[in-house]
Amino acid sequence: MSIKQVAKEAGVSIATVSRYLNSPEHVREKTRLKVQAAIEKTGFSRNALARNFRRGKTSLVMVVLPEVGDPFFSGVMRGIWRVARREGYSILISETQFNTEGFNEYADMVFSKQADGIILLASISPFMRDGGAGSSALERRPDGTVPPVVIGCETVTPQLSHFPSVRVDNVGAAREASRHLIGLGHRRIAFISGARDSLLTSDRERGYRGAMADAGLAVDDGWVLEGDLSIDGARRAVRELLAQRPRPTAIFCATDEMALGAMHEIRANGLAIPADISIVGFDDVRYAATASPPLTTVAQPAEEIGEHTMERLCRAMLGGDIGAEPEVVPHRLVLRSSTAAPPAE
Amino acid sequence: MSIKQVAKEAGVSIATVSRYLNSPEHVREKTRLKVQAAIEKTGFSRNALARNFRRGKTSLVMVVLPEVGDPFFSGVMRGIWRVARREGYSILISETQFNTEGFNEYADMVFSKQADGIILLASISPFMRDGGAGSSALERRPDGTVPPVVIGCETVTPQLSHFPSVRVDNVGAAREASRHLIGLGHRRIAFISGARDSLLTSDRERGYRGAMADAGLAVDDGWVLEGDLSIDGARRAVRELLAQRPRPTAIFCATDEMALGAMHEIRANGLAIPADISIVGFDDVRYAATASPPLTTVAQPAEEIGEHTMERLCRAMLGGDIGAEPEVVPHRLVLRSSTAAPPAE
DNA sequence: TTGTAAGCGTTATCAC
DNA sequence: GTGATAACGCTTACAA
Repeated sequence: MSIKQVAKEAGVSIATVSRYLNSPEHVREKTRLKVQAAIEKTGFSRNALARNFRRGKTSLVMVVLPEVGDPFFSGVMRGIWRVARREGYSILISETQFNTEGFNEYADMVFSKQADGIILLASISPFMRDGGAGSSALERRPDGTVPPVVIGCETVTPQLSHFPSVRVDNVGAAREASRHLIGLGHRRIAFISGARDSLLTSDRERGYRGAMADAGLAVDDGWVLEGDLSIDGARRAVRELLAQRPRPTAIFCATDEMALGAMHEIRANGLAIPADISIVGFDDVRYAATASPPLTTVAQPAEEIGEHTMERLCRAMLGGDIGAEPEVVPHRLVLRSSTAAPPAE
Repeated sequence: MSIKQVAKEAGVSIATVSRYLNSPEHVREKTRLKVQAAIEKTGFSRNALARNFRRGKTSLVMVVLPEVGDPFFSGVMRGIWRVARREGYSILISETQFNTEGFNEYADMVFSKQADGIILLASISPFMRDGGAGSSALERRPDGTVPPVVIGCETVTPQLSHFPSVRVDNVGAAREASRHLIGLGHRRIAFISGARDSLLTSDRERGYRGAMADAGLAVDDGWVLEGDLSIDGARRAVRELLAQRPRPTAIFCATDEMALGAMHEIRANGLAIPADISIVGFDDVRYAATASPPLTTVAQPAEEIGEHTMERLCRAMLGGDIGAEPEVVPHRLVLRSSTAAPPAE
């Protein structure tokens, strides 16, 4: 059922059918009805592939994120959607599943014309080849222009610094969160990071180390552990921390996901939060507030990040060079009940 | 940078470049090197739109879900991915954002050839027009065949009963969960559902009502409330429940998301779980286990649902009629610490 | 207002 | 092994 069959059915030319589809106001009422009837009769559905191919445009934006099911992205997507609807774009999402090829494949979709632009919400650092970017979509084009890509939330590597980005000041926010613990009287503060090569969490680690240094506190080797960005990874890290004597009195987790896992493991070991150990997270996902006790954490303005990211992408897709200024949006330390003064020694 | 320019650069025909791309073994070594060099020099990237258009196939599967950010879908997606990788498909995800047009737009992508098949993980009942399905992609084709669509997790409406589906026995599972509470001695058991038109939660409501009836317990009108599938919705519902005298001693929430919200609101009102009120959820998302107290809930075999859904879709995309048998996968009631006998009256 | 026809970048079918 | 060339379904001048 192509435009051709509709044309035959309606007794008009294919151009008329096409016009009916794209600018019905340029088709005479009588013809319009004929075409409409033919379309209904044939059950025609326009082949978007052919259409986009011919137009050289898809009106589709691809959002690349690590994996579905991460509550942090709920808000970011809401922001992206709001702008997308306004600007007439549809959103398609793809997961890297923390996997190299997956990412390259999707990133190339822009270059191969399947989408008009990309929003990168996933760290791609582990996926960069030695020589440069892992995907041609992420490299500067031969003519020196930059593909329509905007990076959201994530820290930008030097190799990607030609792309605009929107994110919070991860270093500063982590420093502030750590300072909060120090201000409560904690001296032995542990940090649970993501993987060693995660830029996002290594920025947060820098903030933590900075705050400790500012306060003249040494960071013990055993206090900085990898938590794999997962609940289970955080639980493993906590088990190691609890075995230490003296053990840390506070743990700063690089994400709420890990903070939730850490809290669970601490309780499973018969310790109380915050009486025995204080916990701070990062992201302020919706489960941070419902945790027991509610989690002190760093809130990111997720919806705002989504909006601004999409807005910049829209400008980039319009063709203009929009520069590569990283935009830093404000974070906020949310004090809840998972932090308190350390227990008396 | 099309195949044409590469051909010119390499001094070969476009057919040879195409062959190099699709079956390099049919190209002489010497030619191959020439083409390779030309591709690198020109920075060529194959236009997937044109390719898919010509081949009439995309090797893409669209997964439609309510929103990324729902932890339940982590497992389902893992299962889908495992099969997709094996069978050579890529996955694209789209959110309905609980919105009509969004859904139709995406469902039509299959009909408009942008994807080879669809996995529906989102309820579409609110989106059906009076006369039938909201999207042509969901209707039987004129020739009587059925588009490659498989429904996962969700309850299937009569209008969609020509599609295969994979899900747990929501009614039976809810009945079992309710029976657990009744077995503990609870008599005043409340139920927090999703929206009234959510099939998924109305199935679970039926299970709850069935169990109550089986036990000879009446269900008070005020005990069944809508929770909007959200934390906040559940909190509102709980506030209503807590105002009742006598108040319910147990709450069965149609999803873990709402159970988490309910627990939070109960604690915020100074009540203890399960000492004052028992809570049961549904889904067994990862946060159910980390909640405090850990949440008693119905576990769905999410990864298995994903695998089976994708497997059936693969068969459907191969063209064979695979029937529309709903496949029911086993659920499991996971007893944790959010349930106990009711307080003495 | 409508029709004719060129062409988008590929793949596929032929000859050679 | 390689090269012409005809599709694929659509949009879009341009002509009528």
